[in-house]
Amino acid sequence: MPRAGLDPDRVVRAAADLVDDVGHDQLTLAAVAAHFDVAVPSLYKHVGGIDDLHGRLAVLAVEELGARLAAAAGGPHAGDEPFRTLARAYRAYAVEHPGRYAATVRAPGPDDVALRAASDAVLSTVLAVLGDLGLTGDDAVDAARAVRSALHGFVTLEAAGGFGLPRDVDRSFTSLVDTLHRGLLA
Amino acid sequence: MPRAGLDPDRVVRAAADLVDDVGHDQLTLAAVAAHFDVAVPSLYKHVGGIDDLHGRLAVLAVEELGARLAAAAGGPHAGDEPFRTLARAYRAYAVEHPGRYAATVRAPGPDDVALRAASDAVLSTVLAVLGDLGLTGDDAVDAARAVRSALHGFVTLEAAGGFGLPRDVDRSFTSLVDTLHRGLLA
DNA sequence: TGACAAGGCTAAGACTATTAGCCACACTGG
DNA sequence: CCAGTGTGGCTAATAGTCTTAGCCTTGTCA
Repeated sequence: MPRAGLDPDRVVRAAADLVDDVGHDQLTLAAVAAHFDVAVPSLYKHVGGIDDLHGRLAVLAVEELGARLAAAAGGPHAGDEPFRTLARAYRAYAVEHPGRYAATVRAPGPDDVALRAASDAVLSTVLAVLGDLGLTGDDAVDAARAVRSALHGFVTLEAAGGFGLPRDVDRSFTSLVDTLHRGLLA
Repeated sequence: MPRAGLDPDRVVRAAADLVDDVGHDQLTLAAVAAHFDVAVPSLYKHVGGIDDLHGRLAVLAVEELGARLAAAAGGPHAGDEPFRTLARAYRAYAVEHPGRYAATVRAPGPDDVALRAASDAVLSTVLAVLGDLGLTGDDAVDAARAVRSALHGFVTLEAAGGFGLPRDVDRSFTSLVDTLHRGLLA
């Protein structure tokens, strides 16, 4: 009975890779266990169950997304505004990691401090970019919600194949970001 | 062994009421069967299984949503623009029927003619409203995607409890609609 | 009235998650 | 260097999910 060398982090990372492959709703303990060539109940030594695994996955994904957004907002903008750079980074993460991205949509429980902290980091990056656009206070909160709604809606519908018409999706995204940008500045 | 008087429509409507109560991802054949006081396999005489039921539920929900939007776009606007009236109707449906609304996010399969028709009806209502704003052709398609993305993102995040800050959600929604409206007109 | 299709049922199999309890490995302290 | 102990695997068992197969009654229609 050799040890497989599991720990919570390895389990969560395996789950993240799995959901990117097969879809967020297809995450099963059986698939994760198979990946490590281990029996399913063994995973319970490292995570609390499927719900706990989903929760840890959400933290991982929101942290990764936050890091990508912070890098995009802080780094060089390739001749473009921070706002557009941020939006592109958001969509890029969702396209590269559809399963992880889907995991980010999860309300933090009352005592889920890790997820709440990761979400706050994302929010503060967005608010910083909006602040450079001159938005503060309640206006900035409204704007952050608008930006997150629009970006989230777009990438979700894109992932679900909800854009039926032949019109190029990249151009529609650019149009969305421009529309938002104009609306926020006016 | 008395007949329960089931038919596909009654099964789907029961499923719709159920998901509005317990959440879209909690739809089970067991719960639907229990509602009719019937054994689970009996449902297979009326629907093809859980996947088929999800598909039929999507059609029902998109049709209902389309009817609500068409009524809002065509009816009296209470002194407001059709665009805002449409947006409010969209959110109202999602708030009143969270489970049904979640079911609407489903890419129509290649031969899913019913869902495709229902989706087209929604799209044409949106395009009609955008046409009155002077948007046509590719611009209108981009605008329709932007509008659907923003509305879908907002109501999804609202339903998921993703708006942590205390700022009033109704006001944020109004702000989102105004921002979009300004951006589309500019 | 009799035949037949439709619509219920039970039984069974393959999945899923979860808990309980066992046992060997690997590390640590004396 | 060896004993003790805790960690991390395991098997077994339970409960829930969907699904198929096949039976049998009900209700309708010729």
